[in-house]
Amino acid sequence: MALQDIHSAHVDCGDCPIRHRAVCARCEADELSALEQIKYYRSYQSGQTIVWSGDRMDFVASVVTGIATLTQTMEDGRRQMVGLLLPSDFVGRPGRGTAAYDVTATTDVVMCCFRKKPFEEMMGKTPHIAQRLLEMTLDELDAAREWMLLLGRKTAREKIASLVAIIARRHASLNLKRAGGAMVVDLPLTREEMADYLGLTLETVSRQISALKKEGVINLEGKRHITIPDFDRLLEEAGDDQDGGMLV
Amino acid sequence: MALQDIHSAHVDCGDCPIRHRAVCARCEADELSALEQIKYYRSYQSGQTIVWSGDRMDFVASVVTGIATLTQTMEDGRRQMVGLLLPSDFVGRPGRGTAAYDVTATTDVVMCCFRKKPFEEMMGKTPHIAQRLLEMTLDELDAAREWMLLLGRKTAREKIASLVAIIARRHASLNLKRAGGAMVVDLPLTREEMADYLGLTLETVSRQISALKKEGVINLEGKRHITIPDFDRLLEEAGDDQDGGMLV
DNA sequence: GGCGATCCTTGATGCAGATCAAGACAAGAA
DNA sequence: TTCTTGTCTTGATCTGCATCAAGGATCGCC
Repeated sequence: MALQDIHSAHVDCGDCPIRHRAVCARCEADELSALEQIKYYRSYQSGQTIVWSGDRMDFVASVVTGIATLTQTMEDGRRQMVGLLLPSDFVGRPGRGTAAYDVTATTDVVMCCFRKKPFEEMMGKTPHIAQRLLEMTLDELDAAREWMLLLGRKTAREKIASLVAIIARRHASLNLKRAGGAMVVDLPLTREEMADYLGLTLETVSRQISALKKEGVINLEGKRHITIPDFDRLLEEAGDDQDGGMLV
Repeated sequence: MALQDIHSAHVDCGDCPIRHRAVCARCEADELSALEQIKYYRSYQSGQTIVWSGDRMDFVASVVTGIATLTQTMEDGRRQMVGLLLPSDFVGRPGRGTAAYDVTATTDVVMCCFRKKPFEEMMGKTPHIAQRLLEMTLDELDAAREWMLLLGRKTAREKIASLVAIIARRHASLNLKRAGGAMVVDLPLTREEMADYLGLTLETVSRQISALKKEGVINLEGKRHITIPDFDRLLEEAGDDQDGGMLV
């Protein structure tokens, strides 16, 4: 099973799929082997909660494989997703003891974890880690701000188009395959999760996806599999000028 | 005039009002004097644009006095404010050449600037700066994510109450005066700017402020001066559990 | 094959906030 | 004083999305 695979196959950081994108991306061989000694893997099943908001959190981690979400919940149950964690994304905050958000596995997830204390010590000794973490945090801040524009000012239709565009772009940048004109994506989220991300209801999400499909902006096969015949058309629908933006 | 005052009075970082909160907060005396040699002040008048989105930006800076805003604009003119910059907040991103947002002075503003190149070099040599910048960036990310919840899920009334609460809290933390029960704040933003921050129209902002006033949640004197008789009541209206959150 | 469970779609209706419109208020200029 | 300009308030109406409601599709399981 996948869990076993990861636990055995990835003991060597050199073979790690996120070696060149994660918080360790800038590390030299010696730094990497120091990290290697304090790391450990953990696996979570799809749907499982990785961290509860408010809980004590004594580790930080990188997503190795799978997708997780960061969500905030109000007392009356209203939910807003505030981050989508893809492979290489970092979870947790050095210098803070409790989690600020719920972290949930949307697919099966494998994380590369470090206990907080040793990691913080390493950060002090290893500027390459701190540098990379700063860079990643700044990227996330940009992504969050782009999302603020979406949440505050875009229509439901534009929100959906933006989400599809962002997922497609990320997909392309990770998998580096782009079949000429048409792009292909699988939505990693349910309609409800999309709604939580976009500040909509799941019904509105469903309706707008249907509308974009009917008008040929996207093609749907099943519920999750999307092909995008004309990416520029999609960006137009998203209300993004030229290039939009790259989420984290 | 204030401009003169600043230019002469604050040549010494030791006397700087943001010495212990800005990006230089952690610096030792020697590091500070190195920074001192490359810094320079710039002043902007209320309403003036400090940086245009997309423009080349060859400096980074800290807000010393005054208030500035970070906004994003869509081609059709829809605007969303994505950050409110108070004294000690940092502007610009090491490792990037162009500005991602419009930065606008909402009041008269004095900034402590560093040309990007020398600042980046200093950052490499001075971990205290990089550390502090990481910390500030993580705080901003938290604030941005809190704002995502507000934009995506809160009602107009809750949005207004949240904004007032956040400004009041910041005000209190900067000025350290809290007259027993009642808090006093001056809104640093016009109704339109508030609307841009909250993802509303200025009419809705006006109506909700009137409603909160009528119901005694806040008291208004003139258009900008607010007193808050019962802060917990305000937080309740904001939909925040216990403490809400601290915007950067 | 039938039966739940989960996820998704679609329709009917309602309402919060946008839009359109008119004027109030204050400060400065002529 | 009167006019102008910028800012804010308030009313009337409209509309995009939420809400309420009813099924459909797909899956695994007995």
